[in-house]
Amino acid sequence: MTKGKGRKKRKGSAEKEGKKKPLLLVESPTKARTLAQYLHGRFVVLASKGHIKDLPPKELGVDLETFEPKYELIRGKGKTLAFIKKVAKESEYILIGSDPDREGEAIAHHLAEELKRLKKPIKRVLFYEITPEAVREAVENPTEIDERKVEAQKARRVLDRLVGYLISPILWKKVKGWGLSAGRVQTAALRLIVEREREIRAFKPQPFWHIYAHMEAGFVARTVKEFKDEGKAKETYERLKGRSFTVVKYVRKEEKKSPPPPLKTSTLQQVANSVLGFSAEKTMQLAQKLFEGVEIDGKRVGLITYHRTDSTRLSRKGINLLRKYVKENFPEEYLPARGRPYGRDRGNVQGAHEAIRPTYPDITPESLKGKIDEDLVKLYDIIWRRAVASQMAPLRYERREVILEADGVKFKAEGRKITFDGWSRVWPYNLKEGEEIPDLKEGDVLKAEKLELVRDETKPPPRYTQASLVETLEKLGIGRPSTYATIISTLFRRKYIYRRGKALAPTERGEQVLDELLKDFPDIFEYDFTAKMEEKLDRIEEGEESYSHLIREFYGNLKPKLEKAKGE
DNA sequence: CAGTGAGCGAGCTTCCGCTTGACTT
Repeated sequence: MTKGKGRKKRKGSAEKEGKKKPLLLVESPTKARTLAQYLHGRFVVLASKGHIKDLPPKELGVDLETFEPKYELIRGKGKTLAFIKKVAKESEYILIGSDPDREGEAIAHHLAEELKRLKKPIKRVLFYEITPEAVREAVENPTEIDERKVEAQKARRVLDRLVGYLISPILWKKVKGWGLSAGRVQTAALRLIVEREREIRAFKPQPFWHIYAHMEAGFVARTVKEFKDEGKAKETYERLKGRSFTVVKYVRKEEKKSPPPPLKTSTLQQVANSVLGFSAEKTMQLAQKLFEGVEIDGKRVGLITYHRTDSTRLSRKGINLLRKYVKENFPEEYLPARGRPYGRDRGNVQGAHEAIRPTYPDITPESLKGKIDEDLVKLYDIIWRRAVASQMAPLRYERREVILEADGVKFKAEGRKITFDGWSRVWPYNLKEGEEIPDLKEGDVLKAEKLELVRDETKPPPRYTQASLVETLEKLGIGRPSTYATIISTLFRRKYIYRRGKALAPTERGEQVLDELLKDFPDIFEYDFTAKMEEKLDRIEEGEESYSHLIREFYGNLKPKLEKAKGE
């Protein structure tokens, strides 16, 4: 499907004029289409469709003496590359605009490697934002490929390969079962699930008691302190029957709450999982379709920005479109004085991708109903709502808190009353209002209609859901937006975990595998291993550390552990 | 002599991260 319609004709005419168009390479075909449009045909824009080279799948592919990796053309990428080469031959020069991050730099390097024999000038361009101005500017200011970033990617790749391909075979010997696997990411994820399950198993619920006072004034207050002892609780309960309650503290306060930021990959998967019940995998499949575009009234429209992103940043263009929508569709007070860019607080922008938002907020979820698949509408709906809400006025509420005292025992009630719905008009999820508390003042004396003694008990931590697992992995810096969904699928495929209602629990096999791995390789599957690795990769990018030193050190530590494990 | 079946040995699994599309459910 990469055969460009009409390209032959255009190429022919370019040759006749004696002018050759330069070639611009990017990762995604959809991005290529957009860029071609922004550049008004000055460039031929083609997509590599991700990495083109990788380690061979059927062997280690790393020389354990020199640690040089064997990067090979990925099977199935031949056609894509052949087409790129063919067009490159006809080009004046080549610009490589893969994503401005570590993996993108490696893609650029690999493309350059494959194209260098054509003897065309090859330059690197960095798109930090996909807008006509930013793109034109970037194209006018090409740079060189950053070989330090390429080295850092190589270190990441080789380290993952060594962990995966040297440790997995040990499981094949020690644990019965076919196709068992270990990895820096999957094993850390498995560890979270197993350790949580063991916490739950070891948990002993502790009972405690509260007294609830149902007030005649129409609200319910609860003892501030909990009773650990049933006798004491009952005694207090009996003693307080019929007593009057004095208001000792009464607080009324106007508070504001800003909207939640627009979605990124991790939060999209979380919200889709908890609100819509979609798996991470399903969510990404649907998002891919929304990104590539759907047929609406005979026209193909890309409905959302890129869906694999770790940023909640909104571009100027995005903010303007969203604000325009709010302005035209809501009363004046719903539009804040200025736009909120989000995600810019982290200093220099490290990736190009912005938050996931509708490309055209005017296309409402409502207007899509019946025209595209129902699940697509549902997913678009949450993306659209979160983005629109992110540019709306704060929610305002009045918080009321009352503390009562009866015979030396304190009771408390708390309530929020929304006075202006603001952004929650569009994003109405997870709003708690609580008790409705009447107007009171300190010193007021109230009566209780009835007292209630309620037994409760401490609860074990909850099992991870797909949503909370992704949230935790992201917090720990383990895995990337493009892999969150696959991590979970892998654990299922290996039968390390199973679905227990909406939650995830380890199988016996999963626990056994984890125990073996932690016994032999405790440090590699620590939760902060990835964070430490990232620091070292950063040092490579800064030129303060070398690829071979890092890998040599890592393997030097791994090798004796492998031998010990094999010997058992 | 042809057909059957027990017994043996060899070969097989795997990582993470970037992307789509070809494939099956």
